[in-house]
Amino acid sequence: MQSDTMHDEQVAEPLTKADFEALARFRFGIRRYLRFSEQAVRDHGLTPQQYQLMLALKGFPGREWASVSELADRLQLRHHSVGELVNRAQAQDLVTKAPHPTDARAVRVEMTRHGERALARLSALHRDELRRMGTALAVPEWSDTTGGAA
Amino acid sequence: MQSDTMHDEQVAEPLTKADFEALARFRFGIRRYLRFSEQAVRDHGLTPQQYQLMLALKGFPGREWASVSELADRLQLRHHSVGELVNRAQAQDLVTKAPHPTDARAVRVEMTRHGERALARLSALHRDELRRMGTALAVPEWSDTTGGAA
DNA sequence: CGCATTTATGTCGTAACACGATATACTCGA
DNA sequence: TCGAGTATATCGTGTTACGACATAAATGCG
Repeated sequence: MQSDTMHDEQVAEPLTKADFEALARFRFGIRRYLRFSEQAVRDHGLTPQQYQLMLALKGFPGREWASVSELADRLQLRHHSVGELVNRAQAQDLVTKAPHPTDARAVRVEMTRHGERALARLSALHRDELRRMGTALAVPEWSDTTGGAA
Repeated sequence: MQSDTMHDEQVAEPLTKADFEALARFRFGIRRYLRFSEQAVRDHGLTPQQYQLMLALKGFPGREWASVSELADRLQLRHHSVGELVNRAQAQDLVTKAPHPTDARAVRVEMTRHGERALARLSALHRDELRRMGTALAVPEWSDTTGGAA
């Protein structure tokens, strides 16, 4: 165990009970949102990962397609994990692979009509849920130095 | 009753490109936060689930312990999944099981000293990261809410 | 231009983990 | 006391993200 005071890891002031509760509440909010998402998505015959994949495509800044590497960044996964995910999604006719416009090594992942429709429906549900959850998902407000509104 | 007047998939207004991007950005934020969490937690020899478990204990409203069922709610998992999680955490001396004060069927899950220390360190890191990420984790603001449209 | 280096993706085996189905212990009310 | 409901435990299974490794194309530099 090399974790006591070896590297200069100064733990800031200890958290108060309220801090822990705020942290836990936030995590709880995330879990509930992801739980809702999983439920909704599975009711439509998809996996959560497939929804996230398609959302990353449709929500990609500026375009509506992406390469595997770009997706790996947006989804915070390893490249080959995304590759496998794309393959599974392709097997369900949600996405397709096309040649990349400028780079023959890369792949242009895009949605199918079927994927588009599923994503549109699911995204609307997610937006509604987000509205519904409102502050339950809000990032905790710590006593701030810059005049925290609290 | 459901808000849909039709049983059909009468989703609200279709999402705009900006809506999809907002949704994707939010999900991206969550993924990055969870990624950070996983990294930090594993650097300390724990699994993400173990951190979440302990945070749920320390952050439980009013108390600092909980039963398996209560944890299942906070963690959004099945009861027996939490049971297994608790066992694994117990094997690493992070939590212990004590008799429940009022119900002999239930278990009082609480943290060990070791667990407390690990949680304190990790929670401070998480609070810092949350501050750092700031608006990257903010819930999307939809322009048209409660407008009576739809 | 040819070769080394870097980047993009694919293949394979593995481990973690949440789950359903099932089993057991306990509580509570009539 | 009994039966219905609740709390937790056990076991086997399926999904999935991963590391290690392999291939292909772009890039840079002499």
